[in-house]
Amino acid sequence: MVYADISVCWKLVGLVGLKMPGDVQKNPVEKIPALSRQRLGDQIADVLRKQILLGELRPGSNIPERETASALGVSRTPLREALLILEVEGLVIMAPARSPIVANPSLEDLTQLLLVQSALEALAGECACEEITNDEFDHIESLHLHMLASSDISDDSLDFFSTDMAFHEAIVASTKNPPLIKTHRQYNARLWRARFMSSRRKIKRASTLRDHTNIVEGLKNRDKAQTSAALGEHLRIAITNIAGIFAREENPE
Amino acid sequence: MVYADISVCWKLVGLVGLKMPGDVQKNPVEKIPALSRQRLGDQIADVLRKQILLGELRPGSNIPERETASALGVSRTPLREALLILEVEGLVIMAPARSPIVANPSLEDLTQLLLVQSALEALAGECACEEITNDEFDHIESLHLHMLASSDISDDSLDFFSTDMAFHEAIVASTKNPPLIKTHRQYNARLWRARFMSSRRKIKRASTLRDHTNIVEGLKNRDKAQTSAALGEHLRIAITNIAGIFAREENPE
DNA sequence: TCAATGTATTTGGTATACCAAATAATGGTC
DNA sequence: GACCATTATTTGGTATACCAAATACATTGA
Repeated sequence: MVYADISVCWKLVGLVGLKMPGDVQKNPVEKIPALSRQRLGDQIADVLRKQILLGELRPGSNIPERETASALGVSRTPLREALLILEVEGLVIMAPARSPIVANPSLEDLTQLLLVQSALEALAGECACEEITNDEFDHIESLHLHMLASSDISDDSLDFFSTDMAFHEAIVASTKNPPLIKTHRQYNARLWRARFMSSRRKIKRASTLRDHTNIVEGLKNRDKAQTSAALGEHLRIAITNIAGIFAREENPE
Repeated sequence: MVYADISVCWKLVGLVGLKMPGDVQKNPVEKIPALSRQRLGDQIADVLRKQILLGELRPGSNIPERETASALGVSRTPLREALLILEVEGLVIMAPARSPIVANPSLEDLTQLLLVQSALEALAGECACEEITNDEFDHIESLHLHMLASSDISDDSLDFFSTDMAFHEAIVASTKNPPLIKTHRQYNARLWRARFMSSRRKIKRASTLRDHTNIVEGLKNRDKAQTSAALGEHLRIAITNIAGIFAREENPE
């Protein structure tokens, strides 16, 4: 079986507005039909990507085409489109005559991905200093302050983690460089699970926040060198943390 | 019409070993059947990618599904797979109810792509200093020497250009970082045409070779800082050259 | 003559049917 | 009882058929 609970799948389907079987079009009048219309395959890819990121589809698990397609209430064609997209993104591995499986990156894979991601974020920091607006900076700073405030009082590691990710994505978004944003998002997707597991070690929160403070300060002063270096270093340190997670899994205390 | 000459298409089909209609399997015995077997969609993507890179499919031109599929002797399904792959890679734009078109990046797009590519190559230079083998270095150096030798005597800008690209790809390959290699290759594909047009300005060859000399020297000494900086700068300069091409197109002398 | 509307054609999007390869299970033989 | 061969089933890969939306063209009315 693929899904522990099929209803979870349907919940997600509703989340992104995927048309359900027998669902009639509620709003025949669309403001921007040509733009809002999205391929079914893309929508399915969004659903599966979210399931992979949330861990509902575990690394290494199978995604058989027929079963998954019928579970989602679609045919195999758009599902295959979705799987193909996720394969190009590196989230799914497809082998001939084998069920597609959720990628299960090794520590070496994650190290290599993080290295590239650190270079992308270093570039983003440099570009952001030129392109960022005051509003964008304020938003990023508020995310940072939220993390500072919630790090002590709250036990909600999911909130801390998602704010952390939003912080980094907001910086990259402020560069207004679409290819950079897209590539960064793809690498983030592949690193998501590892970084989430890493973030649950509350011990590391202090150093995370210290790094973020440097980043925000660099951005505030539009200091390319500081921002870029801080962002690059921040992720290279993450490599060490993730290695720790792997070591702990092999030798659980 | 899409193709100026369909036979060109078939030539490429043969080039990558795409099965032609009525073609019987010559070697039923395969050593590594599971690995060598490739989806038809992937093979078509390779064909189309090559056509786009070589300029046989011009930027902005249509790729109607039925027409192209029948021209290639395949059905629409694998062709759509190929188009989807190329869309994720950024080489093709697909819009609902519109023929897919070959991406036609603006100067701004190319600038943004080159900025990311420069960061990727800077990282590659750093990693290469740690990972490169002597054989790999010798190969890279020989490519550089070939360019030095052929820059004066030969008028063959295609040879100069392809060696240039091979030089950069060899450096990235020496990092042994698969995600970096793949992402770099994808960015290269999107930049291919612009860089080719830029390379035809022979005026710039001297500075290209000077940059390459710095890169090779850095690699030889396994000097991360020099290699990384030289690679990063090299591409940032390419931005200027490409801007020149655009300016010349608007104001042809 | 021009404009507006309706129809026909072309487009991509989706579902289904078919095929070949690989695997797993089962039965027979040593 | 174990191992090998054969068959049945499941997998993904591909082709085709159908559908809906969008466009282009033609025809008709003002």
